Amino acid sequence: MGRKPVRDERRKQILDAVHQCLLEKPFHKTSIKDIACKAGLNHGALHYYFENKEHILLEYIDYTKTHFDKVYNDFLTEAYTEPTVELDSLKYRWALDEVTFHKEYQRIFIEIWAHALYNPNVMKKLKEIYRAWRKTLFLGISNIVESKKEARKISLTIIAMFEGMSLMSSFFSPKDLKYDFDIKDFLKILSTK
Amino acid sequence: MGRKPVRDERRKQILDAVHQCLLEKPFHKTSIKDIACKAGLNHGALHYYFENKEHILLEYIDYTKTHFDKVYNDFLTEAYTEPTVELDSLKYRWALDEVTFHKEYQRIFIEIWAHALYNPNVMKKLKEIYRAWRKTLFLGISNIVESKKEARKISLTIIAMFEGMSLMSSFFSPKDLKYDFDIKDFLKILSTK
Amino acid sequence: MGRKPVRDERRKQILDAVHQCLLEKPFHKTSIKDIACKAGLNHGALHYYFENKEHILLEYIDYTKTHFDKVYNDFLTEAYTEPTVELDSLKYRWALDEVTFHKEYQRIFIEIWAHALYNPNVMKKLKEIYRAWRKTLFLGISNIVESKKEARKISLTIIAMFEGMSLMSSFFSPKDLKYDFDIKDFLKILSTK
Amino acid sequence: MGRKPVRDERRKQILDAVHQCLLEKPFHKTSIKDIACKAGLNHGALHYYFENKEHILLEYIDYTKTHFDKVYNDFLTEAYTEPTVELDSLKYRWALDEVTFHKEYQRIFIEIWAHALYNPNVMKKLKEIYRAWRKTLFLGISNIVESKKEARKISLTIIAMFEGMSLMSSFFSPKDLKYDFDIKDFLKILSTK
DNA sequence: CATGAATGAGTTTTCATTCAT
DNA sequence: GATGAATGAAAACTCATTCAT
Repeated sequence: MGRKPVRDERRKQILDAVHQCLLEKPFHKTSIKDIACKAGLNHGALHYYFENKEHILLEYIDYTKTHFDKVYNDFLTEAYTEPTVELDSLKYRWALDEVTFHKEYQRIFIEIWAHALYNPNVMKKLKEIYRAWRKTLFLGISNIVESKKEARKISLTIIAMFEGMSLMSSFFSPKDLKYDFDIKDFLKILSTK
Repeated sequence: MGRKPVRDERRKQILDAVHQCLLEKPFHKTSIKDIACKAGLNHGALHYYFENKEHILLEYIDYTKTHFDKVYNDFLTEAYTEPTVELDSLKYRWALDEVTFHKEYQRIFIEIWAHALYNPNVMKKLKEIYRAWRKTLFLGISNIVESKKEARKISLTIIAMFEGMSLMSSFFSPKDLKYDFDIKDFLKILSTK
Repeated sequence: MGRKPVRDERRKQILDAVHQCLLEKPFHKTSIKDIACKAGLNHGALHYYFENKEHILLEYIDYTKTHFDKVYNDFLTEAYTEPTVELDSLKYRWALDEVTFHKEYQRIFIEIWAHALYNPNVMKKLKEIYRAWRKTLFLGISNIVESKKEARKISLTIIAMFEGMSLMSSFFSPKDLKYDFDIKDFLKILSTK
Repeated sequence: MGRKPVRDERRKQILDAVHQCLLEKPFHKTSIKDIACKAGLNHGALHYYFENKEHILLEYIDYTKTHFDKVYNDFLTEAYTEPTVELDSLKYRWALDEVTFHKEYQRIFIEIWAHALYNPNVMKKLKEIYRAWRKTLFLGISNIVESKKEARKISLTIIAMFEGMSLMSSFFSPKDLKYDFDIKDFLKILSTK
């Protein structure tokens, strides 16, 4: 019965505003006032809810991760209840469609990568995210491939592949990519080896 | 023996300084004075040789492209004159060793990618670079794979793969990468398909 | 048993908190929230109990003055009932031990002096305090020295001496001060004149 | 030939402006823009000539010390060439008139003391200044008093006395002080002990 | 050409104060 | 009375850029 929800609500508002801003400008060109403006808040409020600008970015990363974790889990639940679908290729296609090739997030992810290279705190968060993703992949692949070493290798390869394609999708037109690439084939190659 | 060479020499000095700076800080945290200092020049001079800060970055990208074009051509010349070497795997290994996995350039490339996403001028330059790389790969792959469509597909796939691994090499330890990944195997799979 | 006592209690709480804060930071670096936090109150409440930040300081000065008046009176009462003690030197020693050389208050007094120089309200309060102290000394010294003029002179001299030594005790180590200075001797000189 | 003088000139200008500002407001209420305005400079220039606000204060302290060292030396030179003057008492009177009782500097000194209590860098500078002053006094007093221990004691006592009187002169009217206090008498007492 | 002085817009951050609940 | 959300003014500091010498 307190006023707690307000705080959480505001923080979400701000993090959403960060997202909107990142679609327009890199983080370093986004001022606190820009974010506040997009969030419909006074700029002072941002410092009331977050320690400083870096923390806003850090929490935005968490927020985004949480978002995708949720989307991914929803997807898995759905997938398992539709047994006619070929699960494995589906999973990866999901990643491709929902995350990796999601133009909106691509530029944001690259932006975050760039920050990670010079900012240890961001780097730490990213490492955690990739480790988690790789672990999930590893578990799935272990069902298909016997050798653990091989499974580890493939898990990292797939991530690299996805991220690479994601990157390329920023530089080449979607048409170009669709024409050139089918993740299903690629996975078949890797798993039949 | 006019005065032009002096100008070119100064510009090269400045571009080299940019490179040194980018190893330490992202471009937006690098000041004109930082660059001038590393170049052993007065900061006022930078505006004499370059229109503004953005143009310095733009020209740095060209400069880097030219650098790699030269290194790559040198490599090819050498490779073709040593016919005992397995050309195709060699080429890709070169990319891996010299550029993609070259820690020094990784962070710089990511930095440039990030700029490209918000800056059309940078984007344009990057697209040119990737198109050129892809074309080179396509020509090489055409010798091994018959279908042009397939060759195009593989050329983009390989670039994505390289760039993805390059990215991952920032987040996972080299040991981890060595353990999990051998580019030679991967290429064999793709080419034997 | 009305509601006034609650108000007084809260104000005392706040003033105590100010004291704690001043031991750590100068007043201008102490925020309303710092004080509220140390007082265990909400920062909004401070504006309920005090008009603004300056008034808090002003009342803190009164509060401190009252505190010392009480301590001093207690001391005097005790002293007069123990006639074996040498009153005069004792009195001064008290000042020395309890107030002037009391590290805790030294920095606070200097802080207050500094405020007084630019703030007429604080200045007024300080003047009152020094006048009162001087008057007390004058009365004591009048018992030893005949000339009123001389007694006035000495009273001011002693205060200056105390305050000066207090100040010096911030800059020189206690050991250095002990070695160099014995207030008893000094007082003897003044009084035997 | 060079333009060096400009830099020194500007720095002096700024330090003078600090002095003017300190006569009006405490340092923490004096903004960079206030100083710049008084110096007739752009506020950006202050950051061009000084690292930050604290450094400005630190250098102002040095500047003031240098100023007084010069005044004192001039005074001594003059004093030694007028042998009819009683040197020792004169020296101390100088301190009294020129520095200690110099209203303009009093408030500034107290301001600096206050800073010293919370700022180690300022504290360090002040300690140096007092040590130097004490040393000078000690050398002078050694000519009058035999015991080194005694001379040390007196040197510190005199400084404390001066500083205390300086402080009191902020709270009591000059008339009040003149009436009550004659430094010459006081010194006679100390030295004849 | 080279230098470094000067400018001023822009950024993050702090915080006293107000106010609705 | 108490709470904490909200405001907005003001501060220090950075820096690309311009310009006189």
